[in-house]
Amino acid sequence: MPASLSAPSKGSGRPATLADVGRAAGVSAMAASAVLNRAQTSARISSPTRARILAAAEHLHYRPNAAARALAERRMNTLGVAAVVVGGELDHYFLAVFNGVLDAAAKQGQNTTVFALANWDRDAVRLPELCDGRIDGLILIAPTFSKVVPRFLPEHTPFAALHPNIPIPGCVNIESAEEAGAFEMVRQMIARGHRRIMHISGNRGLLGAERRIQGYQRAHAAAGIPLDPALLIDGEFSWRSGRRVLRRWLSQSVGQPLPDAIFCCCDANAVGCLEALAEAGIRVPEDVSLVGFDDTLAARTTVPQLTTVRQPLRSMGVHAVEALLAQIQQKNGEAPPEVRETVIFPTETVWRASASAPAQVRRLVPAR
Amino acid sequence: MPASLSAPSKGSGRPATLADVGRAAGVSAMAASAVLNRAQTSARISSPTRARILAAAEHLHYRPNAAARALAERRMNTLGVAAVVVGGELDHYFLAVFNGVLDAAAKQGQNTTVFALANWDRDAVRLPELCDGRIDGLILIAPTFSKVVPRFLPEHTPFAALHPNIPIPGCVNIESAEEAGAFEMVRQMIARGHRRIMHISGNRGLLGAERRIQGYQRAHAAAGIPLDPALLIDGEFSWRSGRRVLRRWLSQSVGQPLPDAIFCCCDANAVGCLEALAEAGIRVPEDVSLVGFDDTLAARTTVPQLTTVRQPLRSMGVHAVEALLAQIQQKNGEAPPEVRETVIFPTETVWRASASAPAQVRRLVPAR
DNA sequence: CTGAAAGCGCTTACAG
DNA sequence: CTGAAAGCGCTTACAG
Repeated sequence: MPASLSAPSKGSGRPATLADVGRAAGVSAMAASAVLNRAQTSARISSPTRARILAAAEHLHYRPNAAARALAERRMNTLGVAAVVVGGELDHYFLAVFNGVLDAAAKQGQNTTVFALANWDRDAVRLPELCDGRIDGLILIAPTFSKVVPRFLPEHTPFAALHPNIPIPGCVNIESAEEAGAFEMVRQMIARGHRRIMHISGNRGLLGAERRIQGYQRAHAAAGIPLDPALLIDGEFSWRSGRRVLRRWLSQSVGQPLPDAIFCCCDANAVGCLEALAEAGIRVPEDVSLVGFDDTLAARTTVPQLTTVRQPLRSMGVHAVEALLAQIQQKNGEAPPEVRETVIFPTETVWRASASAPAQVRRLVPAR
Repeated sequence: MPASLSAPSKGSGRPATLADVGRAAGVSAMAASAVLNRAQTSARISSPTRARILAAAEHLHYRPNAAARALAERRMNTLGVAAVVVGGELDHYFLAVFNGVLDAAAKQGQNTTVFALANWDRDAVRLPELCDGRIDGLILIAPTFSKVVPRFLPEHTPFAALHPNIPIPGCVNIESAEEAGAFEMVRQMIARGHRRIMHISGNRGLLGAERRIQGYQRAHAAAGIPLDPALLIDGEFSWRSGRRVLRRWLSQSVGQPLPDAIFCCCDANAVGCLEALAEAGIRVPEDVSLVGFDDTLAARTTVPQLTTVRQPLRSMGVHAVEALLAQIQQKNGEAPPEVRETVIFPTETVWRASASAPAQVRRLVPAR
């Protein structure tokens, strides 16, 4: 006998079925099913019979076949997560949400399968293929459809959207108070004496980017501080963008005053800025304060650590699973219909070392 | 008509089946199957019939049912990934490997489902439950069984182990040249003038931790440099451990010389050290150099970026998928048997800003 | 308390 | 070139 690892159960080369167990125990496959897989009808079987069935199942290493069960029950007990993989890499944002999804799904006895897309608009056509059978529900993580394409979305599979670019009708949209978060952060920065606050935006046109810009602008208006339009800089939600945009700005602004602070669209972007600043010999927070958005793991692994607007990403992932499961149960008639179309999670400011009271205005000197 | 999103195909409340398509096209379900799902037998159907079937499928929004297909084909086209979630959080190591797995699986038309375990020894009993039906193969990510428990491992499902603590017989073990990587890094550090090199180890007893320690020791021996045993400190493969261990060392070593450099068991650990050093006002790399291991996303998103020993984690994930698929095809008789039990990936040193030539020896001053 | 039957939606031989 | 039948392994009524 070679490796016992790959040895078949008991001579036969295939996994044992309920019929095998029933045969071994001298009962029908149905009786075996009642004992082994369904608690409800299990009571019907007498104690001695039940013991024989359990012993036979143990002996044959019986495992229920998930595909057969799914076919009969019309339920896979699996949730799908669709996300776009930028540059072939999942990021901190995904990791935070996914942790919540995984945890909540496991607690509810659900498996989680991940669908990595390259582009929302182009790959949306693949979404329906992934549904109907393989998963019971789908979570779209930060979908950015250029236009809503309802016919591309699954018909018989409930879904939930986390941070959708456009609220999607017919599903639970999970959002966070981004405008309020940006407003509150900038308000506090102003209260601490910052006046020239640069904002490096997310991808223009995306809901999340625009909301953060609005909060940034509203905080200035509320404080009666005029906003220099040159301080609002178009960027993207990525590390690479933060570095590129700030490098360019620094190289084009020699002799100009530095802003008091830089408020980035997300932590990843702020990390990129941190690198550009370090290259230029500009200290954080002594020369300029730096603020992120998200409070992902990245915010705690920089030196200095990032002051940021915290979004409860993990909790949002947990909620996505719960909302989805509620929809699934409702669809199966197991729960009364009650779908809240949009849920908004609160944000909060988290102050860490990267931001402080503003420094004296410094002028940029020519690099190296 | 409310949301067209959740509207049933054509009046009926359930997804269309092959029988529905066949009926609509005036052919059998089998003919529809031939045209829609199997390229091989598809040629048998005449062109006009095929067109009618395709039109009917389009009209009814037909999607093959994955569970039914899996039951008939004995193949789910899904790969499982099992990993331990430390403290409720997946880490950068997982993220890097998972990126490779996801990418390779998608290219091969395979889905990926994630099983998050709390503890390898305790949850190993759950592994077989996850197999036989639901997935075709299982990848164990950094499994740390205190002892090999073959009977707990799946019988009819091929699996692969990435960075196993104990090489597991009967499956592909995917490792990296950890000892050589640690040796080479420490050798280069010594060549650059570092003499007092602290090592914060991974969890003692784990293969990866011991191999890195061995490389660290061998590099000293090769250079003829005596190794101060006080510089080898027991730690764990985590962010939290790095911070805790170094905080304690710093508080207990007031008046002692700082080491020239700290070589951490992994990037996460180094990130924790970075935080402890920042708290103590110790600059990296001016006062002490800091070196990690892995080259995860964390190594590039710290400031300063980490010098580290790169393991090709993404490629290892890709390889795990390919090795698994080869095993699956072989099991199904689609490929000749050829299993390499162990594959070792090379490591390489990556120099970034966190390590430089050693500073003058500095003595610790009392904290704050 | 237990079993024979039908069905979930697909595929794979086997007939015509 | 096309169809009727059997089977994948389970569950859910329906009989006894």
